Amino acid sequence: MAADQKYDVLKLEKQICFPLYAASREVVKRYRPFLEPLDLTYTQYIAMMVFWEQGKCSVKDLGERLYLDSGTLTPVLKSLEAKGYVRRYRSTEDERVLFVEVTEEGMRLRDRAVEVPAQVSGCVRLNSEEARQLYELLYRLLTGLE
Amino acid sequence: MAADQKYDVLKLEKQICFPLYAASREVVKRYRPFLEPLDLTYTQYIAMMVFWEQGKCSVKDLGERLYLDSGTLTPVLKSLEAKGYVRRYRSTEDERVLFVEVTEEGMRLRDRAVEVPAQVSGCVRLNSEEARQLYELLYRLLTGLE
DNA sequence: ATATAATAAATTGAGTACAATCAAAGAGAG
DNA sequence: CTCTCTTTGATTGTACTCAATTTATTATAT
Repeated sequence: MAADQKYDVLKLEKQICFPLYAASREVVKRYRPFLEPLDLTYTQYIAMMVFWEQGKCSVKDLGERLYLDSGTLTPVLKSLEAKGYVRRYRSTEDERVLFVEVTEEGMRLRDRAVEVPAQVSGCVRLNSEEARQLYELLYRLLTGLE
Repeated sequence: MAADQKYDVLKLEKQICFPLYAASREVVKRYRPFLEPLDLTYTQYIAMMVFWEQGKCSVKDLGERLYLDSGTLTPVLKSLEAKGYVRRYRSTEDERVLFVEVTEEGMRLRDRAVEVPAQVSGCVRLNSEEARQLYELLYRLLTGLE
């Protein structure tokens, strides 16, 4: 291999991870102005998505769903509780398990949050076919890791 | 619209951002065991990529390249300097500009880093056509934002 | 029944991310 | 030249993110 090509694999433009990493942060950043009126960060928002859909969830199950561990989730959930959007309580059957349940106030937030996805997708210039492809590839990548 | 469909847009599986966010973190996580022997974090690694390729770069240009601001880069670059991989110095022409230049020790790291991309792609189960498509879509997303 | 292993959260510490603010330096208009 | 505006990094404060450890609880194997 020519000497000047030996290091080509280390070029930023050769990486698949870099645009993934950059695009992720840039898109999450686009949520901020729309989530701020709801007093939610992006991480809090995706946690609320699970509660809106399921009503309640253990920290462990939430972590598996969001690919996040308790070290990240504990402060996030405490913050959501402080805002009054969720309630945290130990399972009576297994005291190790902490359940998190959406409150009525948290549930009322859903009607305002329902506008967010459309607002954000207004910033993203992918047509529906491209979006579908990207979605497909991302899940294939995510579920096919290691 | 039926009442039970009104909130479908808020389901995690309907989001394009969520798999993007999750896949990004999961893939970055896969770098750790391979970067640890080089004493680099992922953020430090992509910064080094720019220095390996260009030799030196201002903080501003690096930030534009990596989509990161000085609030993130300043501690990253100080850390790289503390490890002896880069040198930081002000431009004499414009004292506001801080240049960061790779050291010889930083340059020696390149020969070990050149193995990393292949090691990580071993964890990713996408064929080359899928990887190409994903790459394409991510850059279209990234450059077509807002 | 008791010692041991496994599980679920919380805690801790290091390292990002990023908005907001600040200070220094340079550019430009009058 | 001088005042203002802009540019560039650094700093600060808030909020993750994650590896590693700890604590409490439950399950399991003698």
